[in-house]
Amino acid sequence: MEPNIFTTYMHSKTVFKGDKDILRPSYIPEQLPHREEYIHDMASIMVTALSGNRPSNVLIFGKTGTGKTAVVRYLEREVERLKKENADSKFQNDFEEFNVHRVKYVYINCEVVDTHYGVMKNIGNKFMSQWSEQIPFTGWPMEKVYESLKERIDEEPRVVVIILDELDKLVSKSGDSVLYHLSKINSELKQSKVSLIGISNNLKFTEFLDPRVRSRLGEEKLIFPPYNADQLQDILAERVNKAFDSDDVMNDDVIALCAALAAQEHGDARRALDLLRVATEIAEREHCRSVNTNHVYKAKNKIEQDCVREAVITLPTHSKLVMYAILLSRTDGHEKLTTGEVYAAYKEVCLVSGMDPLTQRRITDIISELDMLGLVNARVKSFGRRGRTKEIQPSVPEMETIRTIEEDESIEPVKSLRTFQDSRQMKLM
DNA sequence: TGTCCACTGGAAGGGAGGGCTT
DNA sequence: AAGCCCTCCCTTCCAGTGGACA
Repeated sequence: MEPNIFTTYMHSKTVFKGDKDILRPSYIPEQLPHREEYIHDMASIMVTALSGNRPSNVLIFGKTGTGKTAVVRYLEREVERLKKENADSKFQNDFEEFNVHRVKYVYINCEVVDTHYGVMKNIGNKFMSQWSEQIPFTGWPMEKVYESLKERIDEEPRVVVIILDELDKLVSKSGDSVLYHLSKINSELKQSKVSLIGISNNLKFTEFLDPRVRSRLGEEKLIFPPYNADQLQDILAERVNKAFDSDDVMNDDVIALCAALAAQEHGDARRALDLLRVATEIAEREHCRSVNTNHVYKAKNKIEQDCVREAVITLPTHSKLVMYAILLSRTDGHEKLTTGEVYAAYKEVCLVSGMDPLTQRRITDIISELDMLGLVNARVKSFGRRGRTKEIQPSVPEMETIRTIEEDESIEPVKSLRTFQDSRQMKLM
């Protein structure tokens, strides 16, 4: 019988002990190295909840991959564990007077849910009972969503800890009305209490808040510093120990290299873990018995390429066309482009692809969005009498990105533009 | 020193699309 | 069915601006 295509791969020796997820940033380990102090700080604030009182609201600041979310979720897990121990045994805990089961954590990632309505709806739907109906994803007036949310929370006495991760994203997009409502909700609840934990990458986002909201929200503040290379090394070493059977799977310098590379990028533990995980996958695919530094460099390239590709593929059509226009103009010999030049090129691309061009005002916004995504570099520059505009330069591999954009079937005809341009260049040579 | 260019970027508002309410 | 809500994407309008140049 013909062997199945997967058989070879299934029996190939894997260097993993089994649980690949250990190397994922979302995995919360038993210990969080170099974050013990913050765990204790947070625990001392949150312990109030276990006796039925409202913990202070907390704002946590720190760059990506500094362990903010991990610490908060670690505490959430500890509460769940306490609940379980409480339920399993006749174990008498220290918080008898208030039922631990009445503490509820609600986690919302504001990068995913970034509207006033969406946040309220998501929180509300975490409190489903046999009487309540789902809050629909659109349709209800805001006031009704808020009333329903209060009713649900207040259905029985509880302490609700609402975690708003990436809070700066929500505020920059939808303003502070969510925070305004949530931070004053306690005065309208009869038997429950709500405490807020805001997590943000950006220290300055509170400047945009209403002063009342700012003071209510920032009762406690924690700032997480970036990890240094040594600390990152400890974090990686711990995970590696858990993930692998033997010590010789990983050359010594691999962990050090991952840590060093991630430390260069503001001490991002997430980055360090990704490097390690992807390097391991590459080593596995190459049927190597151990991971070496070469694999790490390959992983670094792969992660960067995948990021760009992912960002480009998920762009809306007109953003793709703008990006395409910028890249084509570049291959045409233009080093840096102005907004006017990009717009002219974009209109040409639209013409070929049979789409109606958007206005220049909209395109300036799209250029800013591309800049935010790191796909282009755009900075405002004045040319004196010749006006003031943005200077735009792509910051991604050009030919690869062009090909990625051309994969989009809906803008198929733009390919002919490049063919036309290529042939024009050939003639010039 | 004032002018002027080529925009920038804020504000307001339209309308489509999703859905609920009466 | 008509009227409403909320979000998203977009247009229109326009005051503001940095710096070369007359």
